Amino acid sequence: MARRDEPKVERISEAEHAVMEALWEKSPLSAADVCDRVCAQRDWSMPTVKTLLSRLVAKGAVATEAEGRRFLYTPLIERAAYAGQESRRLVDRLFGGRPASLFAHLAESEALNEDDLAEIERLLKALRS
Amino acid sequence: MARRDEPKVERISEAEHAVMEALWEKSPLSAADVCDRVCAQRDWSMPTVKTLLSRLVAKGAVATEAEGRRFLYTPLIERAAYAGQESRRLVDRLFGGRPASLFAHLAESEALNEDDLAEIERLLKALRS
DNA sequence: CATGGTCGATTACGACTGTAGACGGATCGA
DNA sequence: TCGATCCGTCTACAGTCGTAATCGACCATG
Repeated sequence: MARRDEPKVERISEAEHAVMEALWEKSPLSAADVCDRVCAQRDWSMPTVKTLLSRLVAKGAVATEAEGRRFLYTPLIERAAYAGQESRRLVDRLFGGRPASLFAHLAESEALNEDDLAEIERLLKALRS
Repeated sequence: MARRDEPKVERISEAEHAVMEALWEKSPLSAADVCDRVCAQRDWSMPTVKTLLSRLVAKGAVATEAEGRRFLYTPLIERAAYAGQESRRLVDRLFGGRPASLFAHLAESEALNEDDLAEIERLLKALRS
């Protein structure tokens, strides 16, 4: 698996992730914009959002760009990369690194509905062609 | 999805999880036994293992049973339940609650090898029958 | 009966996380 | 030009996590 050298970003915490989601949805955004988006779901105040943004910048997960006197924030890591990293963590930790085990588990626990199965089947067929 | 009312256990941390793995592999075990198993991988000392065991007992994830003067520890939650809970968390957080998206992601990132694909295909076929 | 080893329980403590207030500089309106 | 704003930074603080030393009870042995 040709591992691209992604910007080696430290682990993103749960709260930080919520901020990243906002930025992935749209960027660049000012701190106030981010707050508008996340403070709706999580019940946060401006300072909280700013702290999280700072930490993300410190970690190298987000870039700042001055726009006038304020900063605009842009994610440096891609959502897919993050999702992949987290998925791999889970699969490694709980399923001995075998994705098929995860799938088996989901199937067994009936977490897969008809749509999921159909979709997976379709993907599988596509991969096999 | 008929959710059984599992013992509502607080979130198990990474380190605690390592202890749970030991207990899932074999139980009941004394603290020393657990240490034998986990101190091999993680480089821990006895006190560390005992702290983790205590925390797990406090959280209701592990039960104690006196055997002579020492305690024997037994997991109260099942591995599958834990795996399911964590998987759901991941799918909810990163894939909008759609397991198929997780699968798609794994496929796209080439995290699935031939064996995985074959296995999943087999499972899928079994589910469909 | 005294002593030392064995356990679990208690305490410690630094790092990280979640959450937020206070500070200080830049800026815009008056 | 002067204060009211806006914004990023610094500071704070309680809770959790990872890691471990220490304490106190208990039992076996001399």
